[in-house]
Amino acid sequence: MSKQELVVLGQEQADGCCPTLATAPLDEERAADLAKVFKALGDPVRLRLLSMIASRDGGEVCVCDLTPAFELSQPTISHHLKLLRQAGLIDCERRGTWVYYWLLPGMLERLGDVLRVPQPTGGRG
Amino acid sequence: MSKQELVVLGQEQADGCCPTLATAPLDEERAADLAKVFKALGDPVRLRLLSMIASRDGGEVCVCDLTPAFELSQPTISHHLKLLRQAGLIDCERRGTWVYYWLLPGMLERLGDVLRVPQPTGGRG
DNA sequence: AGGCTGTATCGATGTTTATTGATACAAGCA
DNA sequence: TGCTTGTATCAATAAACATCGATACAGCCT
Repeated sequence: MSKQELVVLGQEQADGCCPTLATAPLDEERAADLAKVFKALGDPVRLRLLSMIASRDGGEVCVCDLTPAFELSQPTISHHLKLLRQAGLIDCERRGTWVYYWLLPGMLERLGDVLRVPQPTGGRG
Repeated sequence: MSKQELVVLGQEQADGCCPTLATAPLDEERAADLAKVFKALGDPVRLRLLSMIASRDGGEVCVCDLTPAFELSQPTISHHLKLLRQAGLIDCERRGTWVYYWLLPGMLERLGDVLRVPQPTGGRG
């Protein structure tokens, strides 16, 4: 049930450290990989789903608990969960009748690293 | 030239600290605000533009240096820059003939905070 | 003023995406 | 076996988006 995950973002830069947005201009490939993940986060429903999963105490959430939290059809929720999974942000497992989702924290951590701004930036921001 | 920025993300949670994805389920409004910013990052061209701006030494980049780095028309680059600006990620100023963009690091920092995962998560991730 | 260059906006177009109802698949239970 | 429930997939549709050419705007220069 977790085949088609993105591999993405393993690629440390050859020329030193810190694969950060502000370190050096992203090359096309890396930008494309990152964009896929950010795009997955770029929807309010998916953000809420991810947050519900990530903040769950046991670490797992049943789809049956997620779906009724939205005024959306069951296929729509299923679709959004699939996108989050394809982005490598969550994974899932069927256990009997129900399917449980949990967070893969690694991807969020890597995104956090990418976004980190090293210095007061020199600029005026 | 910097009127229509997003205000977004100032909202600390009433119940304590750390407005993180994994702290508690996002409410609809906050999810919608965050989604706008992530959506702005969810495009490879915009990511590369942002990275080119953020990694620039002087802190500023002339549009005339950005546009030729892509095989895209000038209006398209202008459009992407506008989206990044509306997301509160960058700002710009016309200086004579040219327009210069720079990073607003605050938004990236806030996103980084939101993505931070507090613990080994309890779960299986 | 007129012409030139850099950048933004506008309108149109093709593609992607969110959403849904219908349906298929999986697992439990009678 | 057949029925019921939970979840995923499919096909269709409408909305959102990326892209472009044309054009408008802003500031130089002559």
